[in-house]
Amino acid sequence: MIDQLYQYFNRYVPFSHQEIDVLCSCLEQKTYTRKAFLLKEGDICKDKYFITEGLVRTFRIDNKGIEHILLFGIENWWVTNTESFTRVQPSHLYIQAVENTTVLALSKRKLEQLYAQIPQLERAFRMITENMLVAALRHLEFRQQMNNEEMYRHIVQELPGFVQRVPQYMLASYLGMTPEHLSALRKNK
Amino acid sequence: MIDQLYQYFNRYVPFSHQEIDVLCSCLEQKTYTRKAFLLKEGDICKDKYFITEGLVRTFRIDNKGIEHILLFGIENWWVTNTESFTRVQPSHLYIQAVENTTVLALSKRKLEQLYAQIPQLERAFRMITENMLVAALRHLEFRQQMNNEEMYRHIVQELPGFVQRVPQYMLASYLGMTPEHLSALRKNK
DNA sequence: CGAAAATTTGACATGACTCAACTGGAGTGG
DNA sequence: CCACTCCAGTTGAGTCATGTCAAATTTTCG
Repeated sequence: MIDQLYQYFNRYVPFSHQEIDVLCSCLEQKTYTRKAFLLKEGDICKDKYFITEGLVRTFRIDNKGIEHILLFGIENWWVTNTESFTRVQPSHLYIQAVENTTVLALSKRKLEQLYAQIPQLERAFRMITENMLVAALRHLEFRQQMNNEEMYRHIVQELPGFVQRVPQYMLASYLGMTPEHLSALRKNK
Repeated sequence: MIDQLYQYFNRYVPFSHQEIDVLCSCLEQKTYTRKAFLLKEGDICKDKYFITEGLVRTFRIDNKGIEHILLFGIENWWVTNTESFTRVQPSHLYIQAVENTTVLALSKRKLEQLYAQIPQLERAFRMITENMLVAALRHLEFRQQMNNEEMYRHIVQELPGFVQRVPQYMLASYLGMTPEHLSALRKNK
């Protein structure tokens, strides 16, 4: 676990082993079984979760009761509700394990301490946040310029392993279409 | 100008007037007339732009030649191509002035120096990036759960002043629909 | 004033959704 | 080990939302 984190953080900023040790001591390992919730609507998101194994989804339920998946999180990604976490507001999003999932939870309180103790960590999380922003804008771009069929073909091509791990109706929700429509698309070749 | 920046940055982290002075000395004021480009496809984005006055749009041109507006930037927002800026890659996006616009340009080189000189700046830009991420995810949510008509009514209600400043075809592009369709929507009341 | 750009209009085509019914497989309890 | 249930996925008919294209009209700006 320490090794995985050391590798991960040194992609951004050089850290000493000792600093990663300190970081590790602030992390709490948690496991969630399939369908368990890391965060529910109305709760305040108090942690950032680093996924060491598994797969989670972040979604909201609209006023018609329909789920919309905003993003998925897989191994070596951080997942959190940034809005709820940074502004200490009740979440309107759910975060749920799609597979049995193991995460390292980093609480806001511990993170603030770590920022004071290890200044480069501020830089690392700035860069991580930038990457999340790039990913979100990319997703927006795809949705603007592709129709549903093109998006489906694109995701199958780019992330073939990922598509296997996710039920089809979740993929439909992520792509912003109905499960029926995705099913029909798949049939056309 | 120094005052505007002092106000702005102190919303995130406390800075001294002296630190903001140092920051200011690294900024270069630039003006762009309507339709001038801050960044073109293929160029590497070397600056973050803080908009002190005016309005810009970030868009891409797809393989059919159609423009898709990803986001707008107004007064007191930073605009850049995060992907091109952070990874030093050619941009696939354009940034263009919609109105005559004045910005303070902060180059990547100067920014790196400033990070070393004023450590809390790292924190401020982490928080600014978090805000940009929240905004991008919000936009994604709206597009997932609203149809075009709902999105239009929403944006008119939330940002009435903004709608006045932008030509209708740009609003249509931002909302991901054709200008003809937006025109038809507006007619229905 | 005149040209170019933006917006509107309408006919038509197509993509996507809704709803309801059906199929098939995975798990569960008897 | 079978029968049952539940859930995911498929299918098809009908409807609605949105796009396409071409033309007319209005607005903007030099």
